[in-house]
Amino acid sequence: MTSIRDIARVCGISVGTVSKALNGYKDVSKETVRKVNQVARELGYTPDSLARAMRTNTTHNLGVLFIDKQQSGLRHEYFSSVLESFKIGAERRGYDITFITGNVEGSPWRSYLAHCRYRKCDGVLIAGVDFKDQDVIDLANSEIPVVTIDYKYEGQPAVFSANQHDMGALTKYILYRGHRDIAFIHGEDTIVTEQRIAGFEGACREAGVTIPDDYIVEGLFHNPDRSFQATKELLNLGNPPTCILYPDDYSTIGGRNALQMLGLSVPEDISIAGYDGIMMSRVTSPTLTTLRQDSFAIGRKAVDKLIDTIEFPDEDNDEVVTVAGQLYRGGTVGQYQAKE
Amino acid sequence: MTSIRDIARVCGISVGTVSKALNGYKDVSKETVRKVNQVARELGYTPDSLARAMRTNTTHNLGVLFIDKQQSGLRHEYFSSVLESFKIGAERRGYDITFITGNVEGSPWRSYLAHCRYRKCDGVLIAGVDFKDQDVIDLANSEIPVVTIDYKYEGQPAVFSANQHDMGALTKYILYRGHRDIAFIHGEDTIVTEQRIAGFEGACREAGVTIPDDYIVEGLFHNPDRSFQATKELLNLGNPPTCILYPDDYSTIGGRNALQMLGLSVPEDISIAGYDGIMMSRVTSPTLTTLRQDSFAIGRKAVDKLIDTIEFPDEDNDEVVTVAGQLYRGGTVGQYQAKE
DNA sequence: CTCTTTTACGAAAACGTTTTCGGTAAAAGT
DNA sequence: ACTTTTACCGAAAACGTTTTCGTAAAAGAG
Repeated sequence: MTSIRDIARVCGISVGTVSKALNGYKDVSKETVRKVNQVARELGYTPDSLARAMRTNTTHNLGVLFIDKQQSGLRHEYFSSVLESFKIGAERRGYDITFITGNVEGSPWRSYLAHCRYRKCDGVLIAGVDFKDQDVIDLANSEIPVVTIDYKYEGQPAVFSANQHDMGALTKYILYRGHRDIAFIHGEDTIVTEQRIAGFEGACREAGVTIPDDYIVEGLFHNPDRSFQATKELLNLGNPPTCILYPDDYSTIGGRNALQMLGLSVPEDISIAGYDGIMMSRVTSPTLTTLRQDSFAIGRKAVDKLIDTIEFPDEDNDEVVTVAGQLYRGGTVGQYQAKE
Repeated sequence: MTSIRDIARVCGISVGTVSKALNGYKDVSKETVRKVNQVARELGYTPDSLARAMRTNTTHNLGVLFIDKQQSGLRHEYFSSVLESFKIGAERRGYDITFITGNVEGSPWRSYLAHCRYRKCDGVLIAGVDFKDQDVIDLANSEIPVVTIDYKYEGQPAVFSANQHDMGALTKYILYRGHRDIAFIHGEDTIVTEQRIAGFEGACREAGVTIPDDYIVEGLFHNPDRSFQATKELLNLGNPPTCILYPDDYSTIGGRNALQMLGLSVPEDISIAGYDGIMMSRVTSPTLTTLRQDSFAIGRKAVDKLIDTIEFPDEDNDEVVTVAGQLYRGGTVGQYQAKE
């Protein structure tokens, strides 16, 4: 590979001057800059990020920690979508991204933080993980700038989807359609779940509707099997709900299967709604009533916040940005009519 | 950050010995190895991949070039799925991955190859791109080991989905269901398309069925809009087909919308089939008849082949691996019955 | 006891950059 | 004719490793 040294030799000048010429320093003549650039092009020179990073102590490399509990990885459409816009934003600002993994057999690191340090990430996106995991906390408390999605660490910036507000909007819509017996199969015990339950209960309270305890059942994110089971349980109650909310669109699949198995049709016999607004929700028949998260904006805000924190560490970066989603009415929540 | 030097100072030995101790060299006493490891742990030492890479000239970093023409990026479920298994395989063998991009405004590189060189990737996965693009060809012809998916460069290893065979199987199933007037909306002019057309035509020929020219129409991969339009055109023919094949499951959405608009129901009035076997195809009603590509195996074979090429360059690595998919019968191809 | 082999370690170069600190010559000011 | 400024460039250190080569001491062989 051709290095800065080769250019120096051909031009008959020192490596220091070549470096300065390539990086636009002021103390180098117009003429040498021209010459250096020409020779660099002729020799097919590409800089070496490693050497540069070693010297400057910045890699222009962002870590991405992204391990949902269901291990769906990139197959998780909502996260993939967030990641895609994060990636595009990063590229535009000259950063590459690296996936952070923990203790993999045979790797030179033993934790997320060690992996980040090994690769010398300038900053890390943390999303979709167990935020209470000590390894994750260690990373968040380290010297490495961090941005989280849907969780807030003290002193670190965060991006939130407007879970409470949006869930409130979705619930209000369902109430507006006349439903009063609304069940909510929610996800694991996380901030997101707390916020969504708060939004759900807030909207019900506001409408003067009381929800029995056994209508609020714990399911799992991104897990159709669990939704299948939880749906069956709900329908075995003395007074089954007329509408069921699921942790996300993907889990809804399981719920739908359960309903079909029981011979119930949507939305005639029972109504359902998801959350996320993934592609799939738009192509079922009828289309799924859901709340579309603005995954594009979330990824974009996250990467901008992260890079700002990296490049301008002096400014106030302990901030939380909230991104609102959009209600999609779909066709799975019917107008409620009292049974005869 | 604590470096090898710190360990050396604490132990009272030289950095070279520390390095050797940590890397399991034989010419260092049991006792010093123990001491070094202990001190390393106490000081929270993590190696610096940059310095290591600089010296050894290997980064343990794989590039991923992955730009479908429709710019779906990670939102492309089939590719995401391949990538996920590629990534997992890479991690298990101690490699990280970096997305390769071309000419982004403000980046220090101007081409895919330059980006790979800048980041000193040990090898690159090339998939889903325009393989005739000069920038891609330059990369494939470079000093960097490469593996391609669904395309073969001379002298480089490749992984193929069994497109011709699998498309043959899908077509045979449709013929078996009694259809004779089968149209094929195929994707862009690529090897994949060639192979699939070959598989399609081969099966028809074998069954003694002749397909009129205007039944084979050029569509676009991963583009429902184009499928929407092409479907309408097919149904405007004098003798419209009784079954339509699409470039992939995702494009099928457009076709379905067109059929619905025309008041045709699937599979009663007309049959359709997709390709890929993405999640979505399993949740529509009826489920989509399609050919499930084994994305997991494809990603896995690709990464293994690539790393083998990197680590054992002497062996024969100009090889092509073929991965078969699986026919999923679904419910969108009905038994054909002659119209009255 | 002498010679050879083995064991364990250190010194130092190298990887490709960036950046500081001078330094020299020409240009400008007095 | 002197000093001061300006413009341009080079030498060298530094970043954290790996790895070669040399060597001193210990161990083994005769």
